[in-house]
Amino acid sequence: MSRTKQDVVTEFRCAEILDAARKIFAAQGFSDTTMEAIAEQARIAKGTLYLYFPSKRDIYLAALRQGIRLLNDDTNRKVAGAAGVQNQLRIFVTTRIEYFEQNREFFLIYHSEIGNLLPHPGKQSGEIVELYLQQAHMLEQILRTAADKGEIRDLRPDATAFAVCDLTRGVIMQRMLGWSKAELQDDIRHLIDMIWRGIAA
Amino acid sequence: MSRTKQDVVTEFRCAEILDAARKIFAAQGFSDTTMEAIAEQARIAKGTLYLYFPSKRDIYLAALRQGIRLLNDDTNRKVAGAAGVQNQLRIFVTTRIEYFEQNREFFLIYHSEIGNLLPHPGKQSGEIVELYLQQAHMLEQILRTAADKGEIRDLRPDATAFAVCDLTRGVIMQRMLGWSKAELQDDIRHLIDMIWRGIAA
DNA sequence: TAGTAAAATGACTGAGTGGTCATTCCGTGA
DNA sequence: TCACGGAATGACCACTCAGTCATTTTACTA
Repeated sequence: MSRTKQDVVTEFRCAEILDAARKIFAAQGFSDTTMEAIAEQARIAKGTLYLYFPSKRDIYLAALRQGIRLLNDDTNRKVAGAAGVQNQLRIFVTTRIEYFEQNREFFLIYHSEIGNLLPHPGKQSGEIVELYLQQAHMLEQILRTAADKGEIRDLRPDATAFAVCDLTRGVIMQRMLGWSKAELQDDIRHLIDMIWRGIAA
Repeated sequence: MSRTKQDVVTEFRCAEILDAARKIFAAQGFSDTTMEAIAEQARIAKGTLYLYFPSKRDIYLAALRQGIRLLNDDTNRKVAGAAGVQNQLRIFVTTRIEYFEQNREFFLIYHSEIGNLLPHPGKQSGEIVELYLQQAHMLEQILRTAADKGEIRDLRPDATAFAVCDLTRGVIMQRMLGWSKAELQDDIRHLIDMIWRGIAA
Protein backbone atom coordinates (compact mmCIF):
# COMPACT_ATOMS: atom_id res chain seq x y z
CA MET A 1 0.00 0.00 0.00
CA SER A 2 1.42 3.36 -1.01
CA ARG A 3 -1.29 4.74 1.26
CA THR A 4 1.19 4.62 4.06
CA LYS A 5 2.62 8.07 3.50
CA GLN A 6 -0.75 9.76 3.52
CA ASP A 7 -1.87 7.74 6.49
CA VAL A 8 1.15 8.83 8.45
CA VAL A 9 0.50 12.48 7.73
CA THR A 10 -3.14 12.11 8.64
CA GLU A 11 -2.29 10.37 11.86
CA PHE A 12 0.22 13.05 12.74
CA ARG A 13 -2.24 15.86 12.10
CA CYS A 14 -4.96 14.12 14.07
CA ALA A 15 -2.64 13.66 17.00
CA GLU A 16 -1.61 17.33 16.88
CA ILE A 17 -5.22 18.41 16.76
CA LEU A 18 -6.22 16.17 19.65
CA ASP A 19 -3.33 17.41 21.76
CA ALA A 20 -4.31 20.98 21.10
CA ALA A 21 -7.96 20.24 21.68
CA ARG A 22 -7.30 18.58 25.02
CA LYS A 23 -5.48 21.64 26.27
CA ILE A 24 -8.10 24.10 25.16
CA PHE A 25 -11.14 22.06 26.13
CA ALA A 26 -9.62 21.49 29.54
CA ALA A 27 -8.98 25.16 30.10
CA GLN A 28 -12.27 26.48 28.75
CA GLY A 29 -14.79 23.67 28.83
CA PHE A 30 -16.64 22.43 25.79
CA SER A 31 -18.92 25.38 25.11
CA ASP A 32 -16.44 28.15 25.69
CA THR A 33 -13.88 26.54 23.45
CA THR A 34 -13.83 27.88 19.91
CA MET A 35 -12.62 26.03 16.87
CA GLU A 36 -10.45 29.03 16.19
CA ALA A 37 -8.69 28.53 19.50
CA ILE A 38 -8.05 24.86 18.85
CA ALA A 39 -6.71 25.68 15.40
CA GLU A 40 -4.43 28.34 16.79
CA GLN A 41 -3.08 26.01 19.44
CA ALA A 42 -2.46 23.38 16.78
CA ARG A 43 -0.88 26.02 14.51
CA ILE A 44 -3.20 25.33 11.62
CA ALA A 45 -6.14 27.17 10.12
CA LYS A 46 -9.67 26.58 11.28
CA GLY A 47 -10.70 25.06 7.97
CA THR A 48 -8.00 22.42 8.30
CA LEU A 49 -9.67 21.05 11.38
CA TYR A 50 -12.62 20.10 9.25
CA LEU A 51 -10.40 18.08 6.93
CA TYR A 52 -9.70 15.72 9.81
CA PHE A 53 -12.79 15.89 11.98
CA PRO A 54 -16.39 16.48 10.97
CA SER A 55 -17.38 18.63 13.93
CA LYS A 56 -16.39 20.19 17.20
CA ARG A 57 -18.13 17.51 19.22
CA ASP A 58 -16.23 14.84 17.30
CA ILE A 59 -12.91 16.35 18.23
CA TYR A 60 -14.00 16.48 21.82
CA LEU A 61 -15.13 12.87 21.92
CA ALA A 62 -12.02 11.70 20.10
CA ALA A 63 -9.79 13.44 22.63
CA LEU A 64 -11.79 11.92 25.46
CA ARG A 65 -11.71 8.40 24.02
CA GLN A 66 -8.01 8.57 23.36
CA GLY A 67 -7.29 9.72 26.90
CA ILE A 68 -9.38 7.04 28.55
CA ARG A 69 -7.89 4.33 26.34
CA LEU A 70 -4.35 5.31 27.24
CA LEU A 71 -5.26 5.45 30.91
CA ASN A 72 -6.98 2.08 30.85
CA ASP A 73 -4.16 0.41 28.95
CA ASP A 74 -1.63 1.83 31.34
CA THR A 75 -3.62 0.72 34.36
CA ASN A 76 -4.24 -2.76 33.01
CA ARG A 77 -0.62 -3.34 32.15
CA LYS A 78 0.71 -2.21 35.49
CA VAL A 79 -1.89 -3.97 37.61
CA ALA A 80 -1.30 -7.19 35.69
CA GLY A 81 2.32 -7.05 36.81
CA ALA A 82 1.43 -6.91 40.50
CA ALA A 83 0.81 -9.79 42.89
CA GLY A 84 -1.60 -9.83 45.82
CA VAL A 85 -4.79 -7.78 46.17
CA GLN A 86 -3.33 -5.09 48.31
CA ASN A 87 -0.52 -4.50 45.86
CA GLN A 88 -2.88 -4.52 42.94
CA LEU A 89 -5.04 -1.93 44.64
CA ARG A 90 -2.05 0.21 45.41
CA ILE A 91 -0.83 0.02 41.83
CA PHE A 92 -4.29 0.73 40.49
CA VAL A 93 -4.65 3.85 42.59
CA THR A 94 -1.10 5.01 42.02
CA THR A 95 -1.18 4.57 38.28
CA ARG A 96 -4.34 6.54 37.90
CA ILE A 97 -3.33 9.35 40.18
CA GLU A 98 0.00 9.66 38.41
CA TYR A 99 -1.59 9.52 34.97
CA PHE A 100 -3.94 12.34 35.80
CA GLU A 101 -1.20 14.30 37.47
CA GLN A 102 0.75 14.05 34.21
CA ASN A 103 -2.34 14.84 32.16
CA ARG A 104 -4.14 17.42 34.18
CA GLU A 105 -6.00 18.79 31.19
CA PHE A 106 -7.36 15.39 30.45
CA PHE A 107 -8.77 14.99 33.93
CA LEU A 108 -10.86 18.10 33.46
CA ILE A 109 -12.44 16.76 30.31
CA TYR A 110 -12.90 13.37 31.89
CA HIS A 111 -14.58 14.82 34.93
CA SER A 112 -16.88 17.14 33.06
CA GLU A 113 -17.98 14.48 30.63
CA ILE A 114 -19.08 12.24 33.45
CA GLY A 115 -21.28 15.10 34.53
CA ASN A 116 -22.74 15.26 31.05
CA LEU A 117 -23.78 11.65 31.29
CA LEU A 118 -25.90 12.35 34.33
CA PRO A 119 -28.78 14.28 32.79
CA HIS A 120 -29.44 11.50 30.28
CA PRO A 121 -29.33 8.24 32.20
CA GLY A 122 -29.90 5.17 30.08
CA LYS A 123 -29.47 7.06 26.84
CA GLN A 124 -25.72 7.41 27.41
CA SER A 125 -23.47 7.35 24.36
CA GLY A 126 -22.23 3.79 24.51
CA GLU A 127 -18.50 3.81 23.97
CA ILE A 128 -17.49 6.40 26.51
CA VAL A 129 -19.55 4.73 29.21
CA GLU A 130 -18.10 1.40 28.19
CA LEU A 131 -14.56 2.66 28.59
CA TYR A 132 -15.47 4.29 31.85
CA LEU A 133 -16.95 1.13 33.31
CA GLN A 134 -14.14 -1.05 32.03
CA GLN A 135 -11.81 -0.14 34.86
CA ALA A 136 -14.41 -0.60 37.55
CA HIS A 137 -15.13 -4.04 36.17
CA MET A 138 -11.47 -4.95 36.13
CA LEU A 139 -11.23 -3.95 39.75
CA GLU A 140 -14.39 -5.85 40.51
CA GLN A 141 -12.82 -9.01 39.14
CA ILE A 142 -9.77 -8.56 41.31
CA LEU A 143 -11.94 -8.09 44.37
CA ARG A 144 -14.09 -11.07 43.52
CA THR A 145 -11.09 -13.33 43.15
CA ALA A 146 -9.57 -12.05 46.37
CA ALA A 147 -12.83 -12.60 48.21
CA ASP A 148 -12.98 -16.18 46.93
CA LYS A 149 -9.49 -16.78 48.17
CA GLY A 150 -10.47 -15.30 51.52
CA GLU A 151 -7.95 -12.49 51.23
CA ILE A 152 -10.63 -9.88 51.81
CA ARG A 153 -14.04 -9.80 53.43
CA ASP A 154 -17.05 -10.75 51.38
CA LEU A 155 -18.37 -7.29 50.54
CA ARG A 156 -20.33 -6.42 47.41
CA PRO A 157 -17.52 -6.36 44.83
CA ASP A 158 -19.35 -4.03 42.43
CA ALA A 159 -19.99 -1.33 45.01
CA THR A 160 -16.52 -1.73 46.45
CA ALA A 161 -14.91 -1.33 43.05
CA PHE A 162 -16.81 1.88 42.45
CA ALA A 163 -15.83 3.07 45.88
CA VAL A 164 -12.15 2.61 45.12
CA CYS A 165 -12.57 4.53 41.87
CA ASP A 166 -14.36 7.33 43.68
CA LEU A 167 -11.73 7.58 46.35
CA THR A 168 -9.04 7.70 43.73
CA ARG A 169 -10.81 10.43 41.87
CA GLY A 170 -11.27 12.30 45.12
CA VAL A 171 -7.56 12.31 45.86
CA ILE A 172 -6.78 13.53 42.37
CA MET A 173 -9.23 16.33 42.79
CA GLN A 174 -8.01 17.48 46.17
CA ARG A 175 -4.52 17.55 44.80
CA MET A 176 -5.49 19.48 41.71
CA LEU A 177 -7.37 22.02 43.77
CA GLY A 178 -4.41 22.37 46.07
CA TRP A 179 -6.47 21.16 49.01
CA SER A 180 -4.07 18.40 49.90
CA LYS A 181 -0.87 19.57 51.54
CA ALA A 182 0.54 16.07 51.82
CA GLU A 183 3.06 14.31 49.63
CA LEU A 184 1.63 12.12 46.93
CA GLN A 185 3.00 9.04 48.68
CA ASP A 186 1.29 10.02 51.92
CA ASP A 187 -2.03 10.51 50.19
CA ILE A 188 -1.75 7.11 48.58
CA ARG A 189 -0.69 5.43 51.80
CA HIS A 190 -3.58 6.96 53.70
CA LEU A 191 -6.01 5.95 50.98
CA ILE A 192 -4.90 2.32 50.85
CA ASP A 193 -4.83 2.13 54.61
CA MET A 194 -8.38 3.41 54.81
CA ILE A 195 -9.63 1.05 52.15
CA TRP A 196 -7.87 -1.86 53.73
CA ARG A 197 -8.58 -1.47 57.42
CA GLY A 198 -11.28 1.19 57.55
CA ILE A 199 -11.25 3.76 60.30
CA ALA A 200 -12.36 1.68 63.28
CA ALA A 201 -10.09 1.71 66.32
CA MET B 1 -42.02 48.94 57.18
CA SER B 2 -44.51 49.10 54.33
CA ARG B 3 -41.72 47.52 52.30
CA THR B 4 -43.09 44.16 53.32
CA LYS B 5 -45.50 43.80 50.43
CA GLN B 6 -42.91 44.50 47.78
CA ASP B 7 -40.38 42.34 49.51
CA VAL B 8 -42.74 39.42 49.54
CA VAL B 9 -43.39 39.73 45.83
CA THR B 10 -39.72 40.03 45.07
CA GLU B 11 -38.89 37.03 47.19
CA PHE B 12 -41.59 35.02 45.53
CA ARG B 13 -40.42 35.91 42.04
CA CYS B 14 -36.80 35.18 42.91
CA ALA B 15 -37.74 31.80 44.27
CA GLU B 16 -39.73 31.00 41.15
CA ILE B 17 -36.85 32.04 38.94
CA LEU B 18 -34.33 30.00 40.89
CA ASP B 19 -36.55 26.93 40.79
CA ALA B 20 -36.93 27.27 37.07
CA ALA B 21 -33.25 27.97 36.61
CA ARG B 22 -32.22 24.91 38.58
CA LYS B 23 -34.29 22.68 36.37
CA ILE B 24 -33.05 24.13 33.12
CA PHE B 25 -29.41 24.50 34.10
CA ALA B 26 -29.41 20.92 35.33
CA ALA B 27 -30.87 19.60 32.11
CA GLN B 28 -28.79 21.66 29.70
CA GLY B 29 -25.70 22.81 31.53
CA PHE B 30 -24.73 26.44 31.93
CA SER B 31 -23.79 27.31 28.37
CA ASP B 32 -26.62 25.53 26.60
CA THR B 33 -29.20 27.12 28.84
CA THR B 34 -30.84 30.21 27.38
CA MET B 35 -32.40 32.99 29.34
CA GLU B 36 -35.43 32.49 27.16
CA ALA B 37 -35.73 28.89 28.41
CA ILE B 38 -35.49 29.93 32.05
CA ALA B 39 -38.09 32.61 31.51
CA GLU B 40 -40.42 30.16 29.82
CA GLN B 41 -40.04 27.62 32.62
CA ALA B 42 -40.75 30.38 35.15
CA ARG B 43 -43.71 31.58 33.05
CA ILE B 44 -42.43 35.10 32.79
CA ALA B 45 -40.86 37.15 30.01
CA LYS B 46 -37.16 37.25 29.47
CA GLY B 47 -36.90 40.90 30.38
CA THR B 48 -38.43 40.18 33.77
CA LEU B 49 -35.48 38.00 34.70
CA TYR B 50 -33.30 41.09 34.52
CA LEU B 51 -35.49 42.90 37.03
CA TYR B 52 -34.44 40.36 39.64
CA PHE B 53 -30.97 39.25 38.59
CA PRO B 54 -28.30 41.22 36.79
CA SER B 55 -27.03 38.41 34.59
CA LYS B 56 -27.24 34.78 33.62
CA ARG B 57 -24.21 33.86 35.70
CA ASP B 58 -25.80 35.52 38.73
CA ILE B 59 -28.89 33.38 38.45
CA TYR B 60 -26.70 30.33 38.19
CA LEU B 61 -24.62 31.18 41.22
CA ALA B 62 -27.67 32.13 43.24
CA ALA B 63 -29.27 28.77 42.50
CA LEU B 64 -26.07 27.00 43.42
CA ARG B 65 -25.58 28.90 46.66
CA GLN B 66 -29.14 28.35 47.73
CA GLY B 67 -28.89 24.63 47.11
CA ILE B 68 -25.65 24.19 49.00
CA ARG B 69 -26.91 26.25 51.92
CA LEU B 70 -30.04 24.16 52.26
CA LEU B 71 -28.00 20.98 52.04
CA ASN B 72 -25.47 22.14 54.60
CA ASP B 73 -28.12 23.34 57.03
CA ASP B 74 -29.98 20.09 56.69
CA THR B 75 -26.84 18.06 57.24
CA ASN B 76 -25.67 20.11 60.21
CA ARG B 77 -29.02 19.91 61.93
CA LYS B 78 -29.39 16.18 61.53
CA VAL B 79 -25.81 15.29 62.41
CA ALA B 80 -26.02 17.47 65.53
CA GLY B 81 -28.89 15.30 66.71
CA ALA B 82 -26.88 12.07 66.50
CA ALA B 83 -24.63 10.49 69.12
CA GLY B 84 -21.48 8.48 68.47
CA VAL B 85 -19.15 8.79 65.50
CA GLN B 86 -20.53 5.88 63.58
CA ASN B 87 -24.05 7.23 63.86
CA GLN B 88 -22.94 10.69 62.91
CA LEU B 89 -21.24 9.31 59.82
CA ARG B 90 -24.30 7.32 58.89
CA ILE B 91 -26.54 10.34 59.29
CA PHE B 92 -24.14 12.52 57.35
CA VAL B 93 -24.06 10.14 54.42
CA THR B 94 -27.76 9.39 54.51
CA THR B 95 -28.83 13.00 54.69
CA ARG B 96 -26.74 13.98 51.73
CA ILE B 97 -27.73 11.06 49.56
CA GLU B 98 -31.37 11.65 50.30
CA TYR B 99 -31.11 15.38 49.70
CA PHE B 100 -29.59 14.84 46.30
CA GLU B 101 -32.04 12.10 45.49
CA GLN B 102 -34.81 14.61 46.22
CA ASN B 103 -33.03 17.34 44.29
CA ARG B 104 -31.51 15.55 41.34
CA GLU B 105 -31.30 18.70 39.25
CA PHE B 106 -29.33 20.39 41.94
CA PHE B 107 -26.76 17.62 42.04
CA LEU B 108 -25.99 18.18 38.38
CA ILE B 109 -25.26 21.85 38.92
CA TYR B 110 -23.28 21.08 42.04
CA HIS B 111 -21.17 18.48 40.31
CA SER B 112 -20.48 20.54 37.23
CA GLU B 113 -19.52 23.61 39.21
CA ILE B 114 -16.90 21.66 41.10
CA GLY B 115 -15.44 20.85 37.73
CA ASN B 116 -15.38 24.52 36.87
CA LEU B 117 -13.27 25.22 39.92
CA LEU B 118 -10.55 22.88 38.73
CA PRO B 119 -9.10 24.89 35.84
CA HIS B 120 -8.54 27.89 38.09
CA PRO B 121 -6.98 26.62 41.28
CA GLY B 122 -6.28 29.28 43.86
CA LYS B 123 -8.33 31.89 42.05
CA GLN B 124 -11.59 30.19 43.03
CA SER B 125 -14.60 32.41 43.68
CA GLY B 126 -14.62 32.40 47.45
CA GLU B 127 -18.13 31.81 48.66
CA ILE B 128 -18.94 28.67 46.72
CA VAL B 129 -15.67 27.06 47.73
CA GLU B 130 -16.30 28.14 51.29
CA LEU B 131 -19.70 26.46 51.33
CA TYR B 132 -18.26 23.41 49.68
CA LEU B 133 -15.48 23.03 52.23
CA GLN B 134 -17.75 23.74 55.16
CA GLN B 135 -19.11 20.22 55.27
CA ALA B 136 -15.73 18.58 54.96
CA HIS B 137 -14.53 20.67 57.87
CA MET B 138 -17.52 19.75 59.97
CA LEU B 139 -16.80 16.10 59.32
CA GLU B 140 -13.14 16.67 60.07
CA GLN B 141 -14.05 18.02 63.50
CA ILE B 142 -16.15 14.98 64.24
CA LEU B 143 -13.33 12.68 63.24
CA ARG B 144 -10.79 14.64 65.24
CA THR B 145 -12.90 14.45 68.37
CA ALA B 146 -13.53 10.76 67.87
CA ALA B 147 -9.83 10.12 67.38
CA ASP B 148 -9.03 11.97 70.60
CA LYS B 149 -11.55 9.84 72.44
CA GLY B 150 -9.98 6.75 70.89
CA GLU B 151 -13.19 5.79 69.11
CA ILE B 152 -11.38 5.62 65.79
CA ARG B 153 -7.83 5.14 64.64
CA ASP B 154 -5.57 8.12 64.38
CA LEU B 155 -5.72 8.74 60.63
CA ARG B 156 -5.33 12.12 58.96
CA PRO B 157 -8.73 13.67 59.73
CA ASP B 158 -8.64 16.05 56.78
CA ALA B 159 -8.01 13.40 54.17
CA THR B 160 -10.48 11.06 55.81
CA ALA B 161 -13.19 13.69 55.80
CA PHE B 162 -12.68 14.28 52.10
CA ALA B 163 -12.74 10.55 51.52
CA VAL B 164 -16.13 10.25 53.16
CA CYS B 165 -17.45 13.10 51.04
CA ASP B 166 -16.11 11.47 47.90
CA LEU B 167 -17.60 8.12 48.73
CA THR B 168 -20.92 9.75 49.38
CA ARG B 169 -20.81 11.56 46.09
CA GLY B 170 -19.86 8.34 44.38
CA VAL B 171 -22.91 6.52 45.69
CA ILE B 172 -25.17 9.34 44.60
CA MET B 173 -23.69 9.22 41.16
CA GLN B 174 -23.97 5.49 40.73
CA ARG B 175 -27.57 5.69 41.77
CA MET B 176 -28.35 8.57 39.44
CA LEU B 177 -26.76 6.76 36.54
CA GLY B 178 -28.70 3.64 37.35
CA TRP B 179 -25.48 1.73 37.96
CA SER B 180 -26.48 0.62 41.42
CA LYS B 181 -29.11 -2.07 41.50
CA ALA B 182 -29.18 -2.18 45.28
CA GLU B 183 -31.65 -0.58 47.67
CA LEU B 184 -30.63 2.76 49.09
CA GLN B 185 -30.31 1.21 52.54
CA ASP B 186 -27.98 -1.46 51.24
CA ASP B 187 -25.77 1.08 49.53
CA ILE B 188 -25.54 3.10 52.72
CA ARG B 189 -24.86 0.04 54.85
CA HIS B 190 -22.11 -1.12 52.52
CA LEU B 191 -20.58 2.31 52.49
CA ILE B 192 -20.50 2.72 56.26
CA ASP B 193 -19.24 -0.80 56.69
CA MET B 194 -16.41 -0.13 54.28
CA ILE B 195 -15.48 3.15 55.91
CA TRP B 196 -15.62 1.62 59.34
CA ARG B 197 -13.85 -1.69 58.95
CA GLY B 198 -12.22 -1.46 55.54
CA ILE B 199 -12.08 -4.49 53.31
CA ALA B 200 -9.41 -6.58 55.05
CA ALA B 201 -10.43 -10.12 55.98
C1' DT C 1 11.08 23.66 -14.53
C1' DA C 2 6.26 23.36 -15.59
C1' DG C 3 2.05 21.15 -14.56
C1' DT C 4 -1.13 19.10 -11.51
C1' DA C 5 -3.64 17.53 -7.70
C1' DA C 6 -4.08 17.42 -2.94
C1' DA C 7 -3.72 20.12 1.27
C1' DA C 8 -4.32 24.24 3.65
C1' DT C 9 -6.26 28.64 4.30
C1' DG C 10 -9.27 32.32 6.32
C1' DA C 11 -12.98 35.51 4.90
C1' DC C 12 -17.58 34.81 5.09
C1' DT C 13 -22.42 33.31 6.36
C1' DG C 14 -26.32 32.26 8.92
C1' DA C 15 -28.15 30.75 13.11
C1' DG C 16 -28.47 31.75 17.72
C1' DT C 17 -28.27 34.46 22.20
C1' DG C 18 -27.27 37.73 26.29
C1' DG C 19 -28.86 41.82 27.46
C1' DT C 20 -31.71 46.46 26.53
C1' DC C 21 -35.45 49.52 26.53
C1' DA C 22 -39.62 51.74 24.49
C1' DT C 23 -44.03 50.25 25.17
C1' DT C 24 -47.95 48.03 27.51
C1' DC C 25 -50.31 46.31 31.50
C1' DC C 26 -52.34 46.58 35.95
C1' DG C 27 -53.08 47.55 40.92
C1' DT C 28 -54.11 51.28 43.75
C1' DG C 29 -55.89 55.37 45.66
C1' DA C 30 -58.55 59.48 44.93
C1' DT D 1 -64.12 56.10 36.97
C1' DC D 2 -59.64 57.98 36.07
C1' DA D 3 -54.84 58.79 36.47
C1' DC D 4 -50.50 57.47 38.00
C1' DG D 5 -46.28 54.71 38.60
C1' DG D 6 -44.00 50.60 39.05
C1' DA D 7 -43.95 45.86 37.06
C1' DA D 8 -43.83 43.14 33.01
C1' DT D 9 -43.12 42.48 28.25
C1' DG D 10 -40.85 40.97 23.91
C1' DA D 11 -38.94 43.00 19.66
C1' DC D 12 -34.63 44.27 18.83
C1' DC D 13 -29.47 44.94 18.75
C1' DA D 14 -24.78 43.80 18.87
C1' DC D 15 -22.02 40.12 18.91
C1' DT D 16 -20.22 35.32 18.75
C1' DC D 17 -18.99 31.22 16.43
C1' DA D 18 -19.55 26.51 13.97
C1' DG D 19 -19.09 25.27 9.68
C1' DT D 20 -18.29 26.39 4.33
C1' DC D 21 -15.84 27.04 0.19
C1' DA D 22 -13.36 29.88 -3.34
C1' DT D 23 -8.71 30.73 -3.46
C1' DT D 24 -3.80 30.00 -2.50
C1' DT D 25 0.09 27.11 -1.22
C1' DT D 26 2.64 22.95 -1.20
C1' DA D 27 4.45 18.53 -2.76
C1' DC D 28 5.31 15.62 -6.24
C1' DT D 29 6.25 14.00 -10.95
C1' DA D 30 7.78 13.95 -15.55
